[in-house]
Amino acid sequence: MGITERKEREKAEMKRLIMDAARRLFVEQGFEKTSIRNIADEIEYSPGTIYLYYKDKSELLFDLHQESFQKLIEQFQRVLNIRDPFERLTTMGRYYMQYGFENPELYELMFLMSSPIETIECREEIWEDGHVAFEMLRQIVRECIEAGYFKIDDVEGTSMMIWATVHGLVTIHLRKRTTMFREDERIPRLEHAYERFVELIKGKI
Amino acid sequence: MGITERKEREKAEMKRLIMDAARRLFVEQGFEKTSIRNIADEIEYSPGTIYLYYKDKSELLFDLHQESFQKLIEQFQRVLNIRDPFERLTTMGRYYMQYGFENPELYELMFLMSSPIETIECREEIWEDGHVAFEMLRQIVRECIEAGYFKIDDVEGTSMMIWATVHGLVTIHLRKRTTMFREDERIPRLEHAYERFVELIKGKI
DNA sequence: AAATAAAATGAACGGTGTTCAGTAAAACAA
DNA sequence: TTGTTTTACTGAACACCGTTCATTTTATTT
Repeated sequence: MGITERKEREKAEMKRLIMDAARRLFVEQGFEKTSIRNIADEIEYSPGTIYLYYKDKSELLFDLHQESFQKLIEQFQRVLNIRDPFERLTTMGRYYMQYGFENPELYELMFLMSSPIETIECREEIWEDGHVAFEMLRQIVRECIEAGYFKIDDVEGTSMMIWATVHGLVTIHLRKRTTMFREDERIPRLEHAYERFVELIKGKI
Repeated sequence: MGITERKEREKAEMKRLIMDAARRLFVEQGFEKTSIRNIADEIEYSPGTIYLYYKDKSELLFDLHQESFQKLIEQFQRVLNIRDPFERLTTMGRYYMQYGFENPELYELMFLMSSPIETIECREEIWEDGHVAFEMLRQIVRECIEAGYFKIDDVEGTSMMIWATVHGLVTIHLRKRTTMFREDERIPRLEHAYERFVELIKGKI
């Protein structure tokens, strides 16, 4: 049945076409300002067509959501060859922040948007990649404890706290709550705060 | 000129009427789902009337923004009678998180929404209250350093890091990125992570 | 009481996400 | 090849949104 195969392939290609256009527009001009009609224009199809491939706008966002987590996980994997677990942990944090600063719209989608979540509450599998990423953090924290870097055996609480800190720093920047600093000093200040955090947990947790 | 006075009073009352309705609806059903028409219905006026008192939806949000910061600052003031600066600092953090958990929509407006910011970039005074709140944090950190709790003299970096952590914890919850935990365990887990953070900075910074 | 000024209206504009009857193209059956 | 069925696509229409503005209602002044 070569025909059904081709059909499937074409369907996948169309989804990709839509997703690529959506990503381009989202990254360029943000989620709020990108409409289904914009995406339809971009790929030279009618708005209705998009609904033949995606149930609604949320589902479209979710494909991007997943893709974005894959990208973050890729970044995290760059860290796996670092021997020392503490060094590995802190570098991971730096990559996390870098990812957020460099891909604001994707970070928004992954950690800041509420709309995709609401529609999807039933589909728990959506968080699989998110959980994978968090498990990577937990694993490293575990190793730090085993290696004696952290004195208290609390993987869960420590991981959560570390995530909250880097996430907080990224979010403060993405939502432009840094007006107390000069524009060109904002990211450096946040990076500095992170280094303060690293010093803090260094051998003292 | 009793009449102009009354007019002014009436204008202020009308603004208050609109704001109260807006707050009620926002807190009840969120910002996204509250439209100008909803607010107009609630106060039994036509949609156009609202635009006689508020330039646009952003300006309405900003009045609420300011009010919400006042409320947070009030919470912070409850802490001022605590003698020990470290105890004062950590209690402030607890109040901050509590405020976020109990007033999700207001917290959203203060720290998470992007729409009000964009429209207002010119009006720097909007951040005055935000800066006041942050300055309260800085002041306490300063006192902690003076009292010898923190060894490194870096008010800015330390304050930023502390804010980022509590803000991160609140945000993770508000944006429902805690699906790895059972529903009734989510807030306790975040509070636990905060206590881990407190232990971390206790005499070790 | 008439003229003027202020306040409130609600239809209209251009936008949004989404649906669906209708059309065009492709696949299948004869 | 022709006719029929299945599939793909269209674009007008629906109900909403924030916002504007000519018009009407209400209040104040002359």
